[in-house]
Amino acid sequence: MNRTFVTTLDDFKTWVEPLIASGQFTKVAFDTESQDGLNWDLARLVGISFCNGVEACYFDLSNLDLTPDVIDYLRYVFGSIKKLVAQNFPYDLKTLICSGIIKDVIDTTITRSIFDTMTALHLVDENGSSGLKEAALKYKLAQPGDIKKWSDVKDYGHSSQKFYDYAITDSIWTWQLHEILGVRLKQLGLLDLFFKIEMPFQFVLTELEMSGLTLDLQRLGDIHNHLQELRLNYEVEMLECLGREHTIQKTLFGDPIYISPVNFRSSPQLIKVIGGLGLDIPLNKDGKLSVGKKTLLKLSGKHKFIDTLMLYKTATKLLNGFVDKLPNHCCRDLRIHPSFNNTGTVTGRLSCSNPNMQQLPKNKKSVGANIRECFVATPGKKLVVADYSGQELRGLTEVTKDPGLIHDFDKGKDIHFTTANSVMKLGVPEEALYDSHPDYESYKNKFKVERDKIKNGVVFPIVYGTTAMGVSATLNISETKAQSYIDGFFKLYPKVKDAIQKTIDELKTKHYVRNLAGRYRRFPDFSNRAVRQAFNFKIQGYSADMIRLAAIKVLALKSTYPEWCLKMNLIVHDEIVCEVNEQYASETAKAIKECMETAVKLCIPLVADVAFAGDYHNAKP
DNA sequence: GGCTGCGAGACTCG
DNA sequence: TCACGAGTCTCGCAGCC
Repeated sequence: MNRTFVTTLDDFKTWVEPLIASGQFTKVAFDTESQDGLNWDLARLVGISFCNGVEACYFDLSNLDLTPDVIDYLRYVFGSIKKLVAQNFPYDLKTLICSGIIKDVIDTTITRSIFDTMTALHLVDENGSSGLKEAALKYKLAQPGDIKKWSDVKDYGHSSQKFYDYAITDSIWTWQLHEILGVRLKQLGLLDLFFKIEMPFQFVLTELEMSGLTLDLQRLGDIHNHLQELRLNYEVEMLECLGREHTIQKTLFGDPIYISPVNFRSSPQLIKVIGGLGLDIPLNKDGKLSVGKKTLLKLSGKHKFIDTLMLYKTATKLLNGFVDKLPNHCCRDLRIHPSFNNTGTVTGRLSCSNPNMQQLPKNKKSVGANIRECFVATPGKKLVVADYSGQELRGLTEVTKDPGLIHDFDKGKDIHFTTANSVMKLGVPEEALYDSHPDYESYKNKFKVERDKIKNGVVFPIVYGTTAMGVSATLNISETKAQSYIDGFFKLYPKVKDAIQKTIDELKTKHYVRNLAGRYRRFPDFSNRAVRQAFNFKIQGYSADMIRLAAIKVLALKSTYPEWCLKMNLIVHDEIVCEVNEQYASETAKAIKECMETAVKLCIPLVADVAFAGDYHNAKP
């Protein structure tokens, strides 16, 4: 491989022009180098490396003003490339957009024909690393001694030969990996999943990270004050229960600081304190004393201390985990830009971090705090939230093709209610189990408790491959009774049991299973746990690919309706959050619903619920 | 004595 | 309650200077 290093636009032109002219620059691996700022959009582009399999070049931009001339030329270069190869393409795309070389995620001067090696690595081995350096070793592109870490070269600066070598190597490895992985994907029958779902979805990932979501610091501040006062009150109450009190210190400015003699965040200390109240702490499944939610629920009502502790824990979690942490993630545009990781889970779901917007607390009525209300649309805009109705149950139906499930979804029969009615012998007339029947709502209200128990305690856990033991623990009933509930479900929907058995057979003979999108999950060893994971993967993993297809369609709305000024903010497993000009909110909601419901064709209807409002909580359907 | 890294436990979500 | 899939926080211990 010929390696060239250039520091001026003219030298870069000298290198790249003949390649473009001769057609040898149509398929190119590239990698951008940027210097991270505190804020996501302050990252400065310091260089780009290119590799077409024969030639490699690193263009050092760290000492160059990114004048319109330079930007325009680089835009022309990227516009000339017919196939872009990259390791973690969404990140490079973001860098190019932030530096002005590419306009936005729907910029049509840039090819949509891309190959992301990180995603390819994950598809061919979801249990292994999808990192470039690990892959270079695994596929024997490099020896352990060849691997340089960023920390090895950063002291030499962006214009050192050591840094050049480091940077150019990344694009060379990326090129070599894409050649190897292209063959592997074909051998494994993964080309459709890769090119029809994963690659178009790369643009969605960039859109998500660039859009972010506005955080209302004022509202969050109010919640902070409220929860802090509440937490102090709870602490005082708990200490009263124990016959103890705070020591009070004063700050330089005379404000009191309350110091508790007990750290209520410490499990060992709580075990001592609760034991001292004469309450028996049950052992957990590992045979250890535990003061988690399960224990506290069992002890609740037996002592005022326990009830206050539960509220204290909720308030503390919200304060320490969210209210006081979220502002640290706020960028100068007052928005939070989380990272979405396409290769972060073994099932194909997305993971999210810094912060994890997928674990944002729902409305906590017990302590009167609603953090989701702090995520707001900017003035003149609305948040549109759409989520799949019963996505996993519909996935279960598609996977099992159970005639009962198909019939019930087709005819609008309530599956949870049907199951509850059957196993608990509620005596609801058969026709009233259909949502179109005039008596449906009144029966549903009458047996709300029973229906919820079966929904959360039996039907849902079956998707996780639960056992009678699990159901009995959840619903606090005997194992015999629990088994009868499970049997009752299988009697109504017998193909579900067949599908689980089929999964067991697949696992034993092939050591892997695939979902309906072709995605693999491999299991080196057979176990009951592996059976649960494999069966759940078929449903959860398919849901993940379904939301990908839906999001690709939603992204296309950006170019179809530019006047909407649509931004896609979040994907939370079965939910898509967008921000849009107020006057188009209703129209957008309809369009997004349509995108989601037509993302895949199932044997039953696919339904999405949608709503819009000024904040995330109130826009929940 | 104080700092850092790490695992365990707890809690958040779908 | 916690079976399936995640990320983050705090505590408390071990190891180091």
